[in-house]
Amino acid sequence: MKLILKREWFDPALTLDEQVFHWVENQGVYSAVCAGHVGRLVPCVQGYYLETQDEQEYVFWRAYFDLDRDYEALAAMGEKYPVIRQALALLPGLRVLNQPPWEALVAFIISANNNTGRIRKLVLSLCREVGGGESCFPTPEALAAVSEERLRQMGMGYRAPFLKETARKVVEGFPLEELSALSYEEAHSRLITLPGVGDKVADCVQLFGLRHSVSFPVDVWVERLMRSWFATGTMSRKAIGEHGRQILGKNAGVAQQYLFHCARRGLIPLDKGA
DNA sequence: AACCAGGTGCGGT
DNA sequence: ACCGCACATGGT
Repeated sequence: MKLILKREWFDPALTLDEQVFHWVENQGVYSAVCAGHVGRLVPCVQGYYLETQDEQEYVFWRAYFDLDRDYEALAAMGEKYPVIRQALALLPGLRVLNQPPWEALVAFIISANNNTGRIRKLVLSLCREVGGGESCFPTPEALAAVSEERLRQMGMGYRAPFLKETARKVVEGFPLEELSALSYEEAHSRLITLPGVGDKVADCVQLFGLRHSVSFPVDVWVERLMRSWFATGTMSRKAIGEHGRQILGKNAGVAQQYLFHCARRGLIPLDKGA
């Protein structure tokens, strides 16, 4: 079965290169192995297609690429907030992926106080050296078995013990998959008990891995944008996140992605009194 | 040479 | 609950 991703609503450069760090592009073809599923996006007339072997694979990738979300419904937020309307118009083809929670967890622990180029480099070396193949994300068991020293040699720095310890907790039964059935608040408070996971990383895991689309991660860029356009003044990042969830509601996190990418790419000015 | 990058942990108010 | 600082690493 072929999964078609039409160019009108799917842009790999916006979606795969920016939200997940182990997809690699080669002559127009994007590939990665996610939770054991082999993904290969091939360009075609309509945009891209992904060939799947059976029903189960089809269902996995359909969910991964968020094909069941109503992106038209986002326009409602744009009516109330012009900057969101602008962001939606500037980035057609941006979607919010539904990654395996474990993969989002590891990638975003690595993301802390780091830049995207190096995050990608680190995640890819983790795939290569621990996952057992190019772009093949490692299992919790595999990561838990790696020594801290080896993780440091890969360049993980002070995050090395966080990664190892978090992997160990997941192997010991931390109910990562079950968190999506809990409320945003409940899942959040459990996630931040993991080492290397604070509010921001937990929010990313919830948004990208647990389908908690109300989650509103606040990093340096979103903080700047919110100060410029939403009068958040001297609010802490935690308070800005609460504010975002409150005023934007169930799709706050989807809006956050559009705002984040616009801010980071300089598509929306941030100097408005910030 | 400082400062920054999709922050977090920790110890002190 | 809030605040300030250290923290690995690589790029300007």
